[in-house]
Amino acid sequence: MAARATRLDYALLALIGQAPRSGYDLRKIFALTPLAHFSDSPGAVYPSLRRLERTGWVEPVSTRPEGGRRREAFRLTQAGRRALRDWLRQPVTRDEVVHDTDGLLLRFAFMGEWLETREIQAFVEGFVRGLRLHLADLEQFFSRESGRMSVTGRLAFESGLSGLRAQIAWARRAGLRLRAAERERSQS
Amino acid sequence: MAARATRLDYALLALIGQAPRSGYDLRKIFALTPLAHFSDSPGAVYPSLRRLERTGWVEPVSTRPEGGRRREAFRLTQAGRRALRDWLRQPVTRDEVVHDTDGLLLRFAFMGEWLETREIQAFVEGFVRGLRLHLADLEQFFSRESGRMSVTGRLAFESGLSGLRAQIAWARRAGLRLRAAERERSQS
DNA sequence: TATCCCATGTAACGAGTTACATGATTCT
DNA sequence: AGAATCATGTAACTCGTTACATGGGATA
Repeated sequence: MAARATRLDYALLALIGQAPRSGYDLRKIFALTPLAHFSDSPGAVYPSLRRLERTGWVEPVSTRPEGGRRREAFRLTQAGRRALRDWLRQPVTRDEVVHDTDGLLLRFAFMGEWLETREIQAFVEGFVRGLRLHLADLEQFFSRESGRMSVTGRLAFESGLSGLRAQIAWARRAGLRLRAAERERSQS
Repeated sequence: MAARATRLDYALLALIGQAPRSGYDLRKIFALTPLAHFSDSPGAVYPSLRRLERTGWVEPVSTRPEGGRRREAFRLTQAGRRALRDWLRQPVTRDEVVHDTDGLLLRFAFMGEWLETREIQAFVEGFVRGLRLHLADLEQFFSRESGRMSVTGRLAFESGLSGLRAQIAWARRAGLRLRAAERERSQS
């Protein structure tokens, strides 16, 4: 699996890493949380859980509360913790910055509980670097091609540009915030 | 098809609407344009073209240049033009704003050549309205739940918020720009 | 003539969607 | 007791991915 786990697989792995959860718990998170644009459909969640279990990254924690409802919760195994950490530690690639910022943000969201601040900062720096490169590419393309675009085409492209700039601004703020948090912690 | 055409189907339809294009043309657009995060894989493009042809939205324009390379270009049919316009005219739904802003931007990018400025402005207004509602929801969720999030979880959420705010700011600017363009046109 | 690139295709596979199925438990 | 809902699961289907196949025109 290690090489071919889905985004959903990793999302579930990370959520189970926060606390033991059942398929239903996970579905509720996706259904009630405005965050993550994952599907809460059972046809997606349960097969994904099965994959994780088959790979040995999660295992059922048999809480069979006397008289309670059926509930098949899972928790991380040793291998699961390692896989999760490995995933979170993956360096930021150019391709991800261009095609999968959501995936990067997903990883970032879960880093706090598993990585050291130093590693998280490195991630943010890599992210900023990638975003800047991508922005430069887009700006160059835009100045070269905008003349050939329709009004709305041009505007749509500008939407992408301003989104990217906002993302960069956010990432810089995030880096500062992490640094501040670290200083605070080391002084206490 | 009308009800179950893919995003890719519509993207190809819209691109063919700009000018007759072959599968290879379309693949090159996806491969060389930093825009649209569509795949240039033949396994995606050619089947999609086939679907469009079967539905009767596009038809081959047999340019068989004497001695030139093989090239199977397509152009829109009457039904294809209608389908494209219908798609572009779809009102902005809540669900799209939440789960598929990219799809909305895709539609917007192609509106210029097919809809009247008035319709485009209506779209933008609906978009802004949807974005504002969504932002309000997210902010409420955030103020309620941010205490329970990790540092990076909180930051990741804030990334979403600032992205949304940037999107709103862009949409407002776009609305103004369209209005200005219209005024200019009516005076000339 | 040999090789490279243009251009279209196909076959196997996997993941996610939709819709349905199945029990058990809580609520009225 | 009957209805609603909790909770897990499965089957059919479609799209997109990856990798391979083909065949002709350009280029050396």
